[in-house]
Amino acid sequence: MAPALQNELKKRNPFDSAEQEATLAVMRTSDLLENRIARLLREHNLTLTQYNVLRILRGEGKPLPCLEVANRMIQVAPAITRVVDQLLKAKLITKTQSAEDRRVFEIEITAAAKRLLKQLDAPVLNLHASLLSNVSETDLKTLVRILEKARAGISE
Amino acid sequence: MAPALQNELKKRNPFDSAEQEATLAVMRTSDLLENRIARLLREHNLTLTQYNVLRILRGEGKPLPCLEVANRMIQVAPAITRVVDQLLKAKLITKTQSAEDRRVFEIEITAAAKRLLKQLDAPVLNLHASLLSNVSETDLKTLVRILEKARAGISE
DNA sequence: CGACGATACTTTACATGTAAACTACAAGCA
DNA sequence: TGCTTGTAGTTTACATGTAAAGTATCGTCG
Repeated sequence: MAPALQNELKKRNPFDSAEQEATLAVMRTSDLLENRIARLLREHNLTLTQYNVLRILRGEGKPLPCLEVANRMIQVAPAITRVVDQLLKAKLITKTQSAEDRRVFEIEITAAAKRLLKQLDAPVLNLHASLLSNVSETDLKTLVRILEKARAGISE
Repeated sequence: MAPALQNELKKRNPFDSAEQEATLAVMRTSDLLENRIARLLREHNLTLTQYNVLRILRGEGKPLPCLEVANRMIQVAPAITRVVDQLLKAKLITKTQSAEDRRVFEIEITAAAKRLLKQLDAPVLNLHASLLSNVSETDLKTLVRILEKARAGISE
């Protein structure tokens, strides 16, 4: 790159670089999508995070350790502890201490939560479809491909 | 779409639809980007939100009403009130009640904040470039174009 | 068998986003 | 002039993300 050159530029474009523009576009679009999905879930008293935890548990079909859930959500442990507490309070999951390793607490989705998810499946799917109805199938594939490439370059 | 059909599907693909896959890809990538940028800013005791407010104020070059800043950040008012409080405490902005309309409070960036931003310009630009260094110029343009189309379809 | 390092969480402190209710001030209108 | 409506912000309550420190276990090495 040319930081030296850029420092000399007094007048800037709306975006300092194509990369910056793309980054902002991704973040902005993500925000909009999250807001819309969260709004749907809120009608059922669920937050996006809570919904994601339940989806993971349903997908697995069996109890999972807290941190395993955290890992799949790319989240840090403290966040999970609280979400688990709330889902417990709402009786959407159960939490039991593992007998083999007493450090581990396994959580499992309840029947009530499964019914709730099932009720949400179609609306969520439809919402996803409607949010991106402007984008062609080809563009969706391209989008996913480019974002994959981008993430590959964002190493931890 | 075919919600009826989808309800019958017992076994699902990793993704229920191309739209869902794309949505998750956008959100996931956004998260990664935000984390990396936030990490850089944290070294200078700034959060991404605070940085964005300062960038807006610098870009404008003159005092702006609180809500005007909020609008540009697509944020709700309460969030701005708190950020403004913190930036004030850090002496990075000033806040003065407007004489014409006493409901309005205008905020302006301080010289100290301008120095801080200037110091951050090159590192931020370089980080943006490095985060997306995996993506070609062509793909960046394509990405921006598709995301624009997507946002256009996500009407409020 | 007992100390030590690692692992699974939990707790606390802080910044932020959202919704809803509230205050202060402005503007238009009867 | 006085009332009603709208606007700019603030406050409060709640859920979440992050960092840092603390607790309970496990496993292992001496």
